[in-house]
Amino acid sequence: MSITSDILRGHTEAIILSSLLEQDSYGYQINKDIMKKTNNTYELKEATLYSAFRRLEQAGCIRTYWGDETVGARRRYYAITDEGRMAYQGYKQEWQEVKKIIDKLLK
Amino acid sequence: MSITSDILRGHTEAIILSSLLEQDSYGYQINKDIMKKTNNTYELKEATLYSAFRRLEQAGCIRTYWGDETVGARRRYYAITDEGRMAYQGYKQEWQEVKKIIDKLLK
DNA sequence: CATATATACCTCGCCTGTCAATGTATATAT
DNA sequence: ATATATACATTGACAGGCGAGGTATATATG
Repeated sequence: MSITSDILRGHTEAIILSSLLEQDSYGYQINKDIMKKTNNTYELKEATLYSAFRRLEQAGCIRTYWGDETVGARRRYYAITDEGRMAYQGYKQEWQEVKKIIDKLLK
Repeated sequence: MSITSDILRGHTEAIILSSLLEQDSYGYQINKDIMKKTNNTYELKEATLYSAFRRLEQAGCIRTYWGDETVGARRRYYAITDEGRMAYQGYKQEWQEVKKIIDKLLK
């Protein structure tokens, strides 16, 4: 079963931040990681991914730099900031709340 | 802490169906029930509620009838259909999946 | 009697996140 | 040559949530 967008909506940024918590990474790789972690049940669409990057950068949650690849396509790397770490903690806590609430409501 | 719209988005219909599973009810009451169940941490906005009713009716998940109140404001009652029960089971199962996925992704 | 509050319904139009479609460029496999 | 994988990015449509606004009935309060 695949998960509808509306259900995942709003988790995108938290998911990206979580990935960046482990290590700096770039768009393509982050998405691959997500797919792997979820056994291919969930993937961020590229447009969704990149618009989330813009928002996160705008909010100061991530900063970006170009990789120094000499071969292959260039990579734009993302790194989580202190602000991003804080935002992530908020997202995570919110998720715990949401779980409780929805579990209560869907009986 | 209040829950952002984006997080709850997509759960609205499931929440309403769940409420109707217990008994026929009407908009105002359904919302009150939800608030009570969540200790006032979550309420559906009216516009959200009514647009969800329209979708659910359109999809054949609920049917509606007017109450026979002789005093006070009229009430439009909603009842869940067999189709609605099936849809609810789907939503519920999806929620179990989503919980697992997000838990995996937010480490 | 005037006013506020609670109950109960509803619509319009904006906002925002998702995503299909499309485009660019590099490298490798067949 | 052609296809596929890697890697980036933008545009415009779509859909759900919701603020703001509206209608009507009943009761409480000063």
